Amino acid sequence: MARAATTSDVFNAIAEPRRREIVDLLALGAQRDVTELVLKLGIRQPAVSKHLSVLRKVGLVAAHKDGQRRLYRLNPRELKPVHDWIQNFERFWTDHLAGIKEAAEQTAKQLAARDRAASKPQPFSKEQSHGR
Amino acid sequence: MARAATTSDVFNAIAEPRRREIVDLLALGAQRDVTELVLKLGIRQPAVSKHLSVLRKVGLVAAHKDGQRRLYRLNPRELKPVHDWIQNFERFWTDHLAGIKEAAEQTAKQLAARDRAASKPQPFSKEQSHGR
DNA sequence: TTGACATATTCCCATATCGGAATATACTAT
DNA sequence: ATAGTATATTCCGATATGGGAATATGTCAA
Repeated sequence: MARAATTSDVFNAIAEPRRREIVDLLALGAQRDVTELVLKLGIRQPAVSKHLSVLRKVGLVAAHKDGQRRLYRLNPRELKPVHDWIQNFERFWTDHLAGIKEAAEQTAKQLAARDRAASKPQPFSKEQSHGR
Repeated sequence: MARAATTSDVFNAIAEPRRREIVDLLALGAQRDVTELVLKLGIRQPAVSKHLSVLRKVGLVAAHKDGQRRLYRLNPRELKPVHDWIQNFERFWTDHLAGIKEAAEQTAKQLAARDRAASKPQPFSKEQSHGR
């Protein structure tokens, strides 16, 4: 098995820094045509089109024709899985003082729930079983 | 230029689903040895060790010896860049009704500031310059 | 020492990348 | 039709992957 395709997943799609730049630019709200992005990114047009193709396949952007140019807009919904995943770790840098253990237990519940839902391999028989 | 290494970046490191699973498991708080992770993930030990190697190189996990096993713990700080980046899009799915334009303008400011800071290629000469 | 266990590393292969160059496609204007 | 512009696609090469198999390294126990 080789590395997963960049089009397999939002996580894979945004692993590329220039694709994140494109997403940032489109997050400004305005629709952009490819030439604008080429100027901004400083890489050549075919490369930009390829990145846009990846983002399209993953659903992160959508394009519609406007004459001979193609206007791209962001589809931010597709970023939500990333947000949801990373959100579970927010407590680690917000709760600087308190409740790291508390937070850990909370996450334990969340993950346990996830394990119950998804059909995963067997859960740990006992938490904290390994002293020392 | 080929694809960026998985060890080049946290974004690249977490593009792999099993690495995210490892991160999730370590987020429970307890330190885990490799065998535990092998059982949980359902892939073979060398594969797990390789994933841990990637996560180590990126700084997402750290290990210390305990007898013949190696105990891994999460280093959640390294996830903050991902959190910071994705946070800019939170408004897109929280503010369902109001201020999408407002939010867009706010982001425009943020990105403009970023452009000023980092030495990027030229910014757009005028926002919204292309009517229609 | 010998054997058993835990973990890391090396070698291999099929696969996918990213960018550049060249080319194809599509639309516009004259 | 012809030329020009905008975008996408194809081909290429260097590179990195992720998993399996085999092997190496390290540690414990008797």
